[in-house]
Amino acid sequence: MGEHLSKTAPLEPLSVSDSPERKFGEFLEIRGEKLTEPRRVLVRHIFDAHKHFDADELAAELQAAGRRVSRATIYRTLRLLVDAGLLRELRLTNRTAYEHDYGYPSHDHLHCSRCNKIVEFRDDSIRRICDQISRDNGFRATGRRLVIEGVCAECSKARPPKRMLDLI
Amino acid sequence: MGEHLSKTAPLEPLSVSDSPERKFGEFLEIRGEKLTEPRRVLVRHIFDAHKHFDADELAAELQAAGRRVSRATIYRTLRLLVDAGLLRELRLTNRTAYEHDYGYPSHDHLHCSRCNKIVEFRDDSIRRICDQISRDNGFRATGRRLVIEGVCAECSKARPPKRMLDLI
DNA sequence: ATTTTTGCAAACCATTTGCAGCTGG
DNA sequence: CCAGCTGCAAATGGTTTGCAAAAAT
Repeated sequence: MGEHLSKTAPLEPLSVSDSPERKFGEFLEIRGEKLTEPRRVLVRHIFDAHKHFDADELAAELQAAGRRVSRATIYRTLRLLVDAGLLRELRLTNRTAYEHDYGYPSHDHLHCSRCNKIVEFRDDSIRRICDQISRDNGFRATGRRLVIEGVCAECSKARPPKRMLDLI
Repeated sequence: MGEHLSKTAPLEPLSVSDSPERKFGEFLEIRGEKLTEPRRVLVRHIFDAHKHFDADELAAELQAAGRRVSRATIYRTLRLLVDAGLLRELRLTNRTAYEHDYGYPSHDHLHCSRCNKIVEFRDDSIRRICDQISRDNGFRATGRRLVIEGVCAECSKARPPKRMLDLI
């Protein structure tokens, strides 16, 4: 599948004091675990470019860059990075996509179901509404995922909506 | 006390003219496909109770009811029901969960990450905001998925949030 | 009769895991 | 040194698919 979960609307990065690598190191230290070379390679590569990615793309990119890390380690490290609050998971298709959480403002997504493009947007009123709803239901909210599914402008133009002919 | 906080007003079913079975039949007819016995068993069972479910639970329930349908057919039919607009997919965990779409108002979800409970809620202002955002980005929206992740009142009480001790 | 569907079993494929050797602190 | 890590390869587990027999129109 040639899915590219890459296209991103520009949101301004937050200014954060620690580098992702350092923050990861602190997290690992608390848990008595180690910031090893493969983990350093991963966290650096991941935060080198701000985009959505999945385990497969990561493996391919590192391979191409002559910094191969085994799939097992990639999966294990991705989980750690999520636990550390550096990455967030997006389950839009059968494979899990990831995006930066640390150093990036909370936001939501538009997902084009034709070309798989993901566009980020930010809307504070949604956050406020979600906070209120969580309170109303006695939930201690830890996060939210809002994905608006649809067809982007380009795909709409390329392949206009179903006409009767399509149904015959 | 926490009782009425965590309680959610059950959403009223919409009044729809056709039964799910009939709507499914029409959908299949348009595509030149057939409403067979296993498909009837499935659509009836699924719309018999309003709840979230996955392919596995469905297989077990039908088995127990002496109406066994093969897993292959279950998966194939679930896809058809989604295409027909009768069901909606929820990808909260590794397995795909489904919920009624037809005859049920659009709504969103609170998901307890401890016990996996799913609570539905409805909020019109979110729909309006999403419509506006779609327009702003040139998307033709076909739907949305908003999941607030958190810990429900019961689980919060049972296992209070991490204290320092937990980190040592 | 022809087309579609079913069930089985095998295939798939993203992700996880057991294990032996390696590494960081 | 020693707990924790890595890579490999094998296992997992949800989901899909090829195929021959069965059912629907």
